[in-house]
Amino acid sequence: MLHLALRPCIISLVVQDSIQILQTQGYRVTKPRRQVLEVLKEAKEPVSPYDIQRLLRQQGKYLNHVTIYRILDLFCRLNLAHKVLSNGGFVKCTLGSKEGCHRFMVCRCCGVLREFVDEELCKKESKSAVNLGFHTEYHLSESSGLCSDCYRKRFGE
Amino acid sequence: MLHLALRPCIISLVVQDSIQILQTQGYRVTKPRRQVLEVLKEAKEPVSPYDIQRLLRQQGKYLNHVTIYRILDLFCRLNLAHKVLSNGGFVKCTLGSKEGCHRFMVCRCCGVLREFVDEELCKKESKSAVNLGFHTEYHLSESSGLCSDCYRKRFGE
DNA sequence: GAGCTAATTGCAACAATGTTGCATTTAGCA
DNA sequence: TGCTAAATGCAACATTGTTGCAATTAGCTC
Ligand SMILES: [Mn+2]
Ligand SMILES: [Mn+2]
Ligand SMILES: [Zn+2]
Ligand SMILES: [Zn+2]
Repeated sequence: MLHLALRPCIISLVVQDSIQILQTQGYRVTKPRRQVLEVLKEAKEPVSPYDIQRLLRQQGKYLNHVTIYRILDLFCRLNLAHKVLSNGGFVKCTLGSKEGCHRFMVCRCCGVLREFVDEELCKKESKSAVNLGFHTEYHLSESSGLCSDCYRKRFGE
Repeated sequence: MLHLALRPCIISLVVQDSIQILQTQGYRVTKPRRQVLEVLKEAKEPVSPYDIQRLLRQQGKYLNHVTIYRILDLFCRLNLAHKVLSNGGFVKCTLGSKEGCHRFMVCRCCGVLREFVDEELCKKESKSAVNLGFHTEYHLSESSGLCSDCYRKRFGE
């Protein structure tokens, strides 16, 4: 559609990346999938499937919750999103296809969430596992505490 | 009751430890709490509140699910039990009041679960966090992979 | 641009999980 | 043995997650 072609920024770059991945993996780029991607991008905190439904409804858009569940399943399989287990919500992956297991730190005060990779940590974890007779393949890791802002507010400096 | 005094082993030692903690913390030792402790002790895998209800019902015992939720909440607050986030079930803590954050390894094949503490890992995690501007207080860590038995079955040796 | 078809979505019905307020029971104590 | 705060049961409800099948649509061909 010409209108769209003239304004490519109507869809953010972050979302565009995910769309690329959908296409190259042979999945269709549908309106619901784009909408969920947009919500995940805008969200400041992890959002549940029903949160997503509510947020979209506020924009006059409607998606059946089953659809949202299926879309999130797909996104998680493709690592475009992750489920944050300590709160049940979903976030958009901020690391692209960076190798290694994607970890989270969550501020228990403001809810800010930071995703990161730490290869050394992974190695150490795998080593501890072997010592206990396990061969681990995946490390789930979510730390909670205070972000620098919230820490400063409480303890000064 | 004399009967009980003569057969102290009627309640296992593991469970007895937890009962001690309940008492010293000023919580009552009730029949439902003992029953849930027993189920957790016997369980080979994490069990959901409704699992617990079903298991008890098989023994002709009935607990309202609300009660089970409240008991599990308490046990988790006292660290007598933990919720395993990657599967939603609860397990009895096997480390007593051992210092440090209690971590899990889960075999994705047979479901075996191993709880452990690794202080070095904690330190490293805290350090990584500081580098990213976080002051973490708690580390949630659940690794998945294969236990030595399942590994051997698949890859020999 | 119109038509085709497999992939995706919507819908309906249901299952599982989790929560709240209040009446009833009971553990622990005097 | 009774008292009372703590714990449980009950009822009603809210949220979250799942399944099968009919309707729609993205991406392709012509
Ligand atoms: Mn990621
Ligand atoms: Mn523990
Ligand atoms: Zn914060
Ligand atoms: Zn195993």
